[in-house]
Amino acid sequence: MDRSEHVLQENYREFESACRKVGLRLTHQRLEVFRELAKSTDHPSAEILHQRLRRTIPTLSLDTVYRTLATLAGHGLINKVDTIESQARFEATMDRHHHLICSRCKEIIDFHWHSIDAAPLPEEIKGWGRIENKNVVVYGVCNKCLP
Amino acid sequence: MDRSEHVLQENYREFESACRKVGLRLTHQRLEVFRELAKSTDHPSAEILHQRLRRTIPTLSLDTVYRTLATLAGHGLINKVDTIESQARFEATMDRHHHLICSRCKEIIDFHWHSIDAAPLPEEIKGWGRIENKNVVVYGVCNKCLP
DNA sequence: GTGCGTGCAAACGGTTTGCATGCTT
DNA sequence: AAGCATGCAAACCGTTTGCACGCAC
Repeated sequence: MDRSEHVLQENYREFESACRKVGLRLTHQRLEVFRELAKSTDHPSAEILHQRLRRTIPTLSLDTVYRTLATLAGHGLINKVDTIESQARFEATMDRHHHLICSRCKEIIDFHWHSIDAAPLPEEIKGWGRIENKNVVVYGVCNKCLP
Repeated sequence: MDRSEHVLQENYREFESACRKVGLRLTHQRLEVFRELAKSTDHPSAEILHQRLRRTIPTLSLDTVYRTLATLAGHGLINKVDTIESQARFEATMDRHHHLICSRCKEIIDFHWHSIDAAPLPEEIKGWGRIENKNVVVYGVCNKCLP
């Protein structure tokens, strides 16, 4: 068993117990959707995910992918990514990170920025309510898309 | 002429010359859509904007609002706001600022954070490409929505 | 007068939903 | 056995588009 299989194995166990905890049934489709997303680093849309999964589960319907993503996001097991695009995009990485988005090819890259994570929010918004999340979104054009 | 009229007057002049510069015709609808957005602080959707404008321009169509917003955003005169929601939302404020979003009522508030604006991006993403924009999005629940 | 911008209505595309069946628990 | 999850197809909703007319230039 190589390293990537090992990671997926862990994914499986974690995912199983996470489902148990929130009372979700562990179905074949659910698990596969999660695993496919977990091994994707490109923040795929529901449709892309469906295309990829069809290769191994030809009967999987797009509706189920949508439903599954909504369910998992609703339970905080995955994230829906903020985007200007019309298609929603998803990620399974739940650790603190930020996004770099290419306005041309729409590629989304994760990056880390600990000093921001640690920085206290400005006075201006103290007292607004309960803060849950703080994300930086950087827009630009990636090298591949530059002239 | 009170202060708010004064501001709108300036908006008008600036908007007019901005249109000229990029070769857009200055139509009644275009101007009114811009002015309505410019005086809104709540980052309205196309539909909300349309509802508001209908009171003064009953013949204004929703399509025109969509088209106008797309045109203006395309020329960098307004911004489309990053959101998880299905409806797109817009703003005319073009100065450096960040967003606070209530995950319950979807209210979007602007705030400023100069130390972040000034902070250099982390090493990790140097060399990715040309950076154009750096925005912080803070999610939480506002006081009005808290129990 | 020229041709971009608008209103209308119809199409579009991504996402959601109602229903009957299947599979986890 | 009970009922959540799935596949199918049809609805949905925000947004876009083709067309003919109107208005800014």
